Amino acid sequence: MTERKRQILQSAQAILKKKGYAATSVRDIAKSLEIEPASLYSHFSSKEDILKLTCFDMASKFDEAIQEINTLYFDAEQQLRMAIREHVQILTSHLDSAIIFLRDWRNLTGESHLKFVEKRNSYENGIRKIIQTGIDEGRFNESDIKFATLTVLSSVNWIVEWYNPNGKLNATQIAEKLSNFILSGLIKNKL
Amino acid sequence: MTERKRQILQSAQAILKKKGYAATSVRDIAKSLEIEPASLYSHFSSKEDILKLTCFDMASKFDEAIQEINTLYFDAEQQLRMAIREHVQILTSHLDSAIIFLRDWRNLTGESHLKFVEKRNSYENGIRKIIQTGIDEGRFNESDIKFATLTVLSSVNWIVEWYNPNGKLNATQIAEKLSNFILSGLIKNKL
DNA sequence: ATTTGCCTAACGAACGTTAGTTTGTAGTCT
DNA sequence: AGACTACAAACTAACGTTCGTTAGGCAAAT
Repeated sequence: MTERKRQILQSAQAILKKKGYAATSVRDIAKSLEIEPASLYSHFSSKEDILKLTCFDMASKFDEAIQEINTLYFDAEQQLRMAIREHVQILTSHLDSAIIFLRDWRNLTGESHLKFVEKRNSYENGIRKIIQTGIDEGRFNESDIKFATLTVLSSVNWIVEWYNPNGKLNATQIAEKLSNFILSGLIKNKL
Repeated sequence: MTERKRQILQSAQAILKKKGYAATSVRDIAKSLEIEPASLYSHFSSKEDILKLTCFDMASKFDEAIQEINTLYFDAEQQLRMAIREHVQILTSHLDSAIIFLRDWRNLTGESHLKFVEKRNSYENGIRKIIQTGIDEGRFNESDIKFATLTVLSSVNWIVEWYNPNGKLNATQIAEKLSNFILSGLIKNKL
């Protein structure tokens, strides 16, 4: 990927984030770069190509993170805390891409769509495995495992909706708060 | 609203749910009803009109629910459980509308957009008030109140992504599981 | 007699994309 | 040093399609 292509991709992602994939036209993207719409096709084969690159780039980042964590011999709580920290780190350091990745992947068509869902499920399985370990260890409440996994992921992913890079909380702090919330809930522990 | 209009609205929502607002054309909607695209304009003034009706219908359902709960004199835990139960009930009994409401409201323009955000914030405030009460009562962990509110709402809203009307869990059961998760977290309480 | 619900036909605008060309720049050979 | 080649990145112009929407009319129900 050339420097210019990366530059264009970044500009495109800023607009896609703001307007959503389906509502963004190739002309919108070109305008923000002050080039002609046709010029984009010197770098990308189609509009969907931009979406594809964005979604799969993010997917592999998450993939790498979870696979590394799953090889480490920590207990479930530690593993979950690490997974959440990595997840938040990836989301917040690529905020535009992250929003597109989470929201617009449904617009992928054909094989791309299938492969994406596959990747997503594989990541979900990584998280599920950690929670399952926690239950097996007797440290986590027994609960519907699919339910727990989705609830964890939803609260983690939602941060892209309100995260402010200039806010008072950095990624690590958010991850810790979130981990505490997920692990301990709202109610005070009886000590 | 005539019977026919309600019927058309329902058909439209089924497609909007599947494809997303921006990616759905007026012709798509007409086709599913086996009428001509132009015929839709006997019932709706514009494509956005359909989105507007859907979003604001759902918004008032949530609004009514939270306002009623806020007038009741239960403690925070009971109130939060009730709010979650009502929320899940509304989502699952209007699944198509719910998905559009949660995902596509960004496509509202002008005044509609503004009013919608206002309504949404007002609902968020209702939930926030309950959590704040729990903290004041000394029953909930002290935590970033905005953070807690958003985390609660995100995990509740995410159920539309996986809820299956024919699955083994009904709305009430989901609400209870979710309440337990949010209130107690993953880690077992030390008794 | 009026209204309701749909039709046909068409509008102008915007859509993603293609073909073919121009421009600038960097490297290579005489 | 100057000429030649190669390539990247942009351009102009246009393509066929689809978009949301409107105008005007027609048949059945009220």
